[in-house]
Amino acid sequence: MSELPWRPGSIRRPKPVRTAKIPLTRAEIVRAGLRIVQREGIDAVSMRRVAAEFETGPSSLYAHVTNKDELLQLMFDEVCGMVTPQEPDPARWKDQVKELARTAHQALVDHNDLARAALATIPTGPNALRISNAMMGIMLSGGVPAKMAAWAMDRIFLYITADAYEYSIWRTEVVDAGGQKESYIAQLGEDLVAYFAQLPPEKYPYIQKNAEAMVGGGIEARFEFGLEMLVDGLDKYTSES
Amino acid sequence: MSELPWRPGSIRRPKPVRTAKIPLTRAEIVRAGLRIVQREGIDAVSMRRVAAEFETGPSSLYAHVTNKDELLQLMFDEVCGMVTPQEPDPARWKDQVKELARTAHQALVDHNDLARAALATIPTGPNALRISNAMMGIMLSGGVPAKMAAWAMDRIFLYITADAYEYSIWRTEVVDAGGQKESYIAQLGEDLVAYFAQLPPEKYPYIQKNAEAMVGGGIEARFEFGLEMLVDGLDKYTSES
DNA sequence: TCTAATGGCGAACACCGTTCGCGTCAAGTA
DNA sequence: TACTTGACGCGAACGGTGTTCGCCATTAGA
Repeated sequence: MSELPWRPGSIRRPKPVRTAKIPLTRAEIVRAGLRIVQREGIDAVSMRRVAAEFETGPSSLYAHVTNKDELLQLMFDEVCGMVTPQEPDPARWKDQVKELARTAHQALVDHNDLARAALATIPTGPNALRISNAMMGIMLSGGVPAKMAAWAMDRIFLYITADAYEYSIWRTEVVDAGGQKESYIAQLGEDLVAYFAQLPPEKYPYIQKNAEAMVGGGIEARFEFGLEMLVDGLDKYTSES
Repeated sequence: MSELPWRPGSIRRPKPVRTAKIPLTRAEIVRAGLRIVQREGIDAVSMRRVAAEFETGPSSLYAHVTNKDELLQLMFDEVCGMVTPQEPDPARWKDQVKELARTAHQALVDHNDLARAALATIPTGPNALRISNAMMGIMLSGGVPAKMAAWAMDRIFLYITADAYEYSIWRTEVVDAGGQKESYIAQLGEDLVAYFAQLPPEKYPYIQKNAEAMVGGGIEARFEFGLEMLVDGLDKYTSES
């Protein structure tokens, strides 16, 4: 039997033996990782960097976590735990789908580029399952057949994760440029418009002519637009209508 | 002015001076990178590994490519060049959108997990632009307003890239397990169904009860399902109807 | 108080991207 | 043809990475 990714226990269950310092438990390590990803991005989350948070070396972490990949999965699930789904209300099912999607998206965006770790995973952690279960419940209550609901949920969460990651890339570039968020984004947008507008019209007529449309609109508005495309496309599968 | 990502020329344009061996040009380096990503995945594409393909050290590459990131972008654009869009046919615009999406998706999937590099980029290479331009033309011909078309294109390509990446993860696990594609995927699917079915029903009722629906369906079918959701959701913006 | 084993972690290994500067080789000039 | 000059290939090194191994201190039990 192939190994399932979720293995809740730790390898060794060490008694809290450390005298001073921070205790160095699995939960504490995950929290440290989340602090780092928030402040410095996922590339900064190295075993050494996390261990440094406890003033120790990287090998100390391996008593609580099998490898870096597991640490990232645990971090992702911890973030999933920050999302609190609502009770299904059949009358508002489409709004509830969007609402849950927005909340999950926001939780990811709040943690910088952690979404990249989520993309590389089939989420099977308890908190991720709680969200999946809630989304499933909302769709089922809205009359979407089980198979369609399962697939749609999969696609929507893929979309959420991908957008959150793309979002973080924009933000990273802004941070690299040293803050001044609004003005820098505006500048980058203007540059892109100029770039598209300067393209040879005989080669790229549609892009060249619609340069502003290509770039325009905030990142949040684009997320919302795609979410609406997905949810609207789901409508035709409901049994009621 | 902030720097635009696409800079078609090389830093130095060395004359083909190498005597024997492979010439070591920008194009040849990109091709070598694509060979490696296809066979060994994007994590194997290191400067050292690419340089080894020319029996030299990594520093030799930096005369033709500013850094690894640029190499990955060039590789992505090269793959985009393998996609040949059709002429817009207003009567079939929705089918054409899907067709172009499928072709681009296939090109990405054919190159293992290269999609990950595409996710980290705002695509501005000439071949990527050719695809964007074609997609834009198809949607405009179908009566989608420019702004909506631009956004929808953005969302659809985000979806394509994310799915291609997720696809590659499945395949990587299969390869790691040493081939036997069908049987291994089936095994992994069964394990997942078993995992979902074994969950406590009072905590995860909807998932537990619909374990088979969660896992069922091929990867290609899921891609198609999401694509249809997106394109169907686009319908309401067309002026004709 | 002595023994045994358990868990923390320093050091090392094999990789990574990137930079620096040396030495070679080809082209240009006399 | 011989010499000078300059550019380019690339070896070596720097500071990072994930992970493993085995020593040592500390603690629990006798």
